[in-house]
Amino acid sequence: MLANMSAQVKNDSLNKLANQAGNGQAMQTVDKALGLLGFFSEARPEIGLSEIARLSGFNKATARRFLLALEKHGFVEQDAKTRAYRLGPGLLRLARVREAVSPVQTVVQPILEGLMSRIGETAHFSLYAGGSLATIGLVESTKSNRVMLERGESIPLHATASGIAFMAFARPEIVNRAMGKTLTGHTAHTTTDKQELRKMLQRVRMAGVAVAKGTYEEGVCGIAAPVIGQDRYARGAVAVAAPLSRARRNVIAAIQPEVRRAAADISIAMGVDPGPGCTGTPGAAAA
Amino acid sequence: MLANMSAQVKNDSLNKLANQAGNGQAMQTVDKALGLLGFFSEARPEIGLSEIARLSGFNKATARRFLLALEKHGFVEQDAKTRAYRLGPGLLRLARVREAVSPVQTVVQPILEGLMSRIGETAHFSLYAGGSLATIGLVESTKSNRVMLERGESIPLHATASGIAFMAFARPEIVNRAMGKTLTGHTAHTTTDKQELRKMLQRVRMAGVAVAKGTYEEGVCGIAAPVIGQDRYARGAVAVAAPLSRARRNVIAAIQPEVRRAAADISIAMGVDPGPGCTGTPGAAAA
DNA sequence: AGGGTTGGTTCAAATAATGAACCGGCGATT
DNA sequence: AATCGCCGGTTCATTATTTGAACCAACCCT
Repeated sequence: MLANMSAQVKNDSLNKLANQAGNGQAMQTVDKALGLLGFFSEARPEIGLSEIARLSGFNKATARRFLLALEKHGFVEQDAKTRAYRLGPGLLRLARVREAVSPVQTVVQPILEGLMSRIGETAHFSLYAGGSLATIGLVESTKSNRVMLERGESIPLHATASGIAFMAFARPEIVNRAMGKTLTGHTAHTTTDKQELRKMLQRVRMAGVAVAKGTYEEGVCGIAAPVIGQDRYARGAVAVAAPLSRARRNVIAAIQPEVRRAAADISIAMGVDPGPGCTGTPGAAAA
Repeated sequence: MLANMSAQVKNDSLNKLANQAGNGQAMQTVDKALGLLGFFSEARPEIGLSEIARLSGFNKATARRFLLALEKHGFVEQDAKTRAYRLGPGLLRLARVREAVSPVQTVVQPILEGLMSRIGETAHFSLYAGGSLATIGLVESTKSNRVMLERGESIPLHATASGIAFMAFARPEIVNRAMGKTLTGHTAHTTTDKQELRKMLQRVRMAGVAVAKGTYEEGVCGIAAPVIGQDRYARGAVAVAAPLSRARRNVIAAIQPEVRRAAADISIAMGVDPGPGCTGTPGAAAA
């Protein structure tokens, strides 16, 4: 059923993408194989063959062939006992090379720690990669009632403060791509209407910060600012997540400049010339 | 006939790069695409389209399609100005997930630091992934004359102390796969004869440590011990690299137990039940 | 035993990847 | 300034590749 659906949609959606956005026609087999990696998360670190076939909608045989190819390069490894698959050590090497070239993690962590210590709430940083935001850095609040997040989780663009802040300053193609799929509602407060979302992005573009109350998880308030790259488009976002119970108007107002400051610091640390527009200033990169 | 010929030639050029001729049957397209990632290193962090096509032996068009697929998932990204490709931020997320599940890096670094401080020479840790050892952790000596290594580099199995120590305790398939290709000589001291290499592995299996003098780089002495996984087979290796000028017999003798100790500590930290054989004890996992 | 899993394999049928030739643009050499 | 060479990127007919239903063997739980 689900498999049939996705099979049906496959060709159509690919053709659409080719015409619609700049990133079209691109090696479907590889695409599918890499897609499997997205199913691994902190919450689901090991996946059996049948389960990954179910999740992805591929045939068991196909899924296994993908996993074999991934395993060959150390992207996944198979537990010798349980025969389940998990992410492999090859990723560590590649991530190290990437870090050696553009050290993000090492630079981001202290900034997040400063941010967290000043406002006392959980802070995190995410980079855009592969269609969604990936949490790269995370510092949890020390308060007993705090917002917990999963490390390395990928978060939807339209349902979080980070996502909104990012999209407001992202390349138009990226926004269009995100708008292409239907917006899933995670809570009653999630914005699922595209018109409304566009308006919201416009407002965030003016303000330079995004505030989202319970749009992803009930009772959580997110306050986020975009991190800008050399091309003046967003690369990711810094966000603070606080329990709604503590998120009074004046608290939110006090947090906003701190988040923007941290985002600007990260932008600069990532090698962007500090200048007009790189601090999430109103009007920057307005399409 | 003619068709057969061209098919032959094609397979050859493919084997040259992505494929390692070991276990053949596994989604060639994905294999080739992932092979491209191996060309990125600290020394060559950015690669243009034509260059990567040349390096890999693929057609420009094909190489570009691979890169597009990789980019879609954040494994590479393209510089907006130079149009060159580099490793992408998606790797950071996956590496984080992997780290969250089995925290290697965070656990390894302090052990390496302890090792380095006790013996005063550069220490590093590598994991087996995708056909070779990938350097995951590295602590450089503070001495002025020290051995420098590249972070995230992948090192050949047969030409380094780490590789020898690893192979001596690795799964037989892995060793056979490594023995499948011809052993390239890096210096005059590299062991390129397979018979001799097998004997060397046998000796290392007895000793629990491998010592290699100038087999990879002239004037460098490596002393390495294997890190063992749950299945009692090697996962990687810990090594110390010292200038040959300082590597007198008694120094090497003094370093060996330290390296074995560090390797055992890492094995345990990675979740292996401490018990007979997990410390690189003579005879462990002897195939 | 039986029913429902699991991981893994096979072969005809369907689909996808491939690469030579081509384009416009940039920078150095003439 | 004209030319050459190389760059990144694109196209289309040719070709090899992937795909999945059916099929095992083994394990677990009634």
